[in-house]
Amino acid sequence: MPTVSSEELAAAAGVNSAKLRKDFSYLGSYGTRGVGYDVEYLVYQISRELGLTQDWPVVIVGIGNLGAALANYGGFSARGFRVAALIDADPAMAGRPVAGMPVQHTDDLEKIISENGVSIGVIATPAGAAQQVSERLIAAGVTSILNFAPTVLSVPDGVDVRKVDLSIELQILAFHEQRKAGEEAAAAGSAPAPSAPSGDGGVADAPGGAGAAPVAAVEPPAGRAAAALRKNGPEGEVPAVMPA
Amino acid sequence: MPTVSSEELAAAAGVNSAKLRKDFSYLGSYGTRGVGYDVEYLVYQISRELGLTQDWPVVIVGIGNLGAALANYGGFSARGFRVAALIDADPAMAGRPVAGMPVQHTDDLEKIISENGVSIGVIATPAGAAQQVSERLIAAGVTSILNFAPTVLSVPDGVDVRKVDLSIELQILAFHEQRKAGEEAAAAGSAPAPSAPSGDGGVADAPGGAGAAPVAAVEPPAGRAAAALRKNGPEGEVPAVMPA
DNA sequence: ATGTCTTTGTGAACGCGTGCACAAAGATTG
DNA sequence: CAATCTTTGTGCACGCGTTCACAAAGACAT
Repeated sequence: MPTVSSEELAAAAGVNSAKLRKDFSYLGSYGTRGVGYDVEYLVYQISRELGLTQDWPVVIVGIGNLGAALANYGGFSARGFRVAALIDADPAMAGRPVAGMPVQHTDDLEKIISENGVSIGVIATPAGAAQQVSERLIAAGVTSILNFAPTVLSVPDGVDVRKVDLSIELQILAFHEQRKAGEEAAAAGSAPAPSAPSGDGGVADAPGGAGAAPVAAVEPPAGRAAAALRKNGPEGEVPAVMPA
Repeated sequence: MPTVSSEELAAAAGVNSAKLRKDFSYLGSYGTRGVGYDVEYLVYQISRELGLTQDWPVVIVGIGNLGAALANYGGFSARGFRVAALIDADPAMAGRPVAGMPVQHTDDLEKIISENGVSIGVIATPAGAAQQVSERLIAAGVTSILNFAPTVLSVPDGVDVRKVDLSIELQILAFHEQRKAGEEAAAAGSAPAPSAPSGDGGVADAPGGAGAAPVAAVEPPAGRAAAALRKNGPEGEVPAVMPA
């Protein structure tokens, strides 16, 4: 297939064809009217604009389970990223091979960054170490950080940080799951609970699962908040930890 | 701190206080005018609406590096998720403990799902196995899937899928990194390259790093696309693989 | 070479989310 | 109890992104 029309591409991606054309137009006029877009040329243009044609050296700091998984992750090299070094604060880790590469100690962080011309760092340390690591990375010349630690990093202007919270995705799924269960229970004839899912008796059964339903996980609050609960809360059930 | 105002909360979160109040209002009128929101009660209400007050059993399928990292990830249990089982297709993995839990074989997938009332599944398998695994999970009663495999899953209506692509985050960072370098080069006096970053000579130096700059990673295209390139492309450089 | 047909590129309208601004509500003080 | 002060809850307007719709451009057939 040498060329594609915006219509075909839009259908495949599940978006509007006009939006797709407008987005492409920001890259320049790479299409041919009456024909469409030359596939190979389009791929090249998008890749170039996205920075995929360059080889980006990255360092991973914190070689625990997640760090090791990231080091082994094949998707990175497929997209033009090269893991230049693995760094960990644990002296016992130093020299141990992970993903065919020896782990280096944090002491050499600055040296590693500058020798490899690294501008992107990945932080997979425990939450407590993340801020300090980010500061050292930035001081050594890193200007983009991918943060897997459950902390908000404060960084100077000009430094990009993206935070990935693996449990947030699960929370979003659980939220919809709860909604499904609530609607199901409402439709089954219980108390309607129009907008907010009931969260208690309504969800007696996991939808499609066996009888074992999710059960309350935490104790109800005591003290003044409990009073507040009784004041106008629907019914006393359970609070939970908001932060990670 | 028993209560918070929308103003304080908004400042801490870096958002507009009006938006925050409007968002809260969708949950109900839980604030007190002249005072603010009761912290503990607010936490409880949000937790409940988000489904955090329930204990959600999840299974992780595919215990490679990533699967093992997820199994060990502390953030899940902190948010009300409980890893009910680890499942892998490799017979050699069966019985081996990961994160203090024996890995079980794919053969028992359906049994595990139904016995634990699991409605959320995590797929951390290679891309090739993901679709098939998702079908078995769904058939067994799972209605929400968190997909780490680099494939688009096709699922029936009523099933939620969220895809996490770890390299996409890096791509976004690299994109901004390239923009920074492009602007820097433009400001330094080279050819302006107003909207699109130049991507070639302009990025001679990693910003802040040492002299070692990112270098071209792939070969230029040949054949008809190469002709197209020469037709109106800025200059021949390099294409790259778009899909993972 | 001329006409027709396909598909792009984009101006204009629509819709939605965000932010402003204020009235209502309740606490607090004298 | 009245007055004042704080903070919520929300109607309204602005701005941005998405979508529609169409003129311009180029391929292709005659």
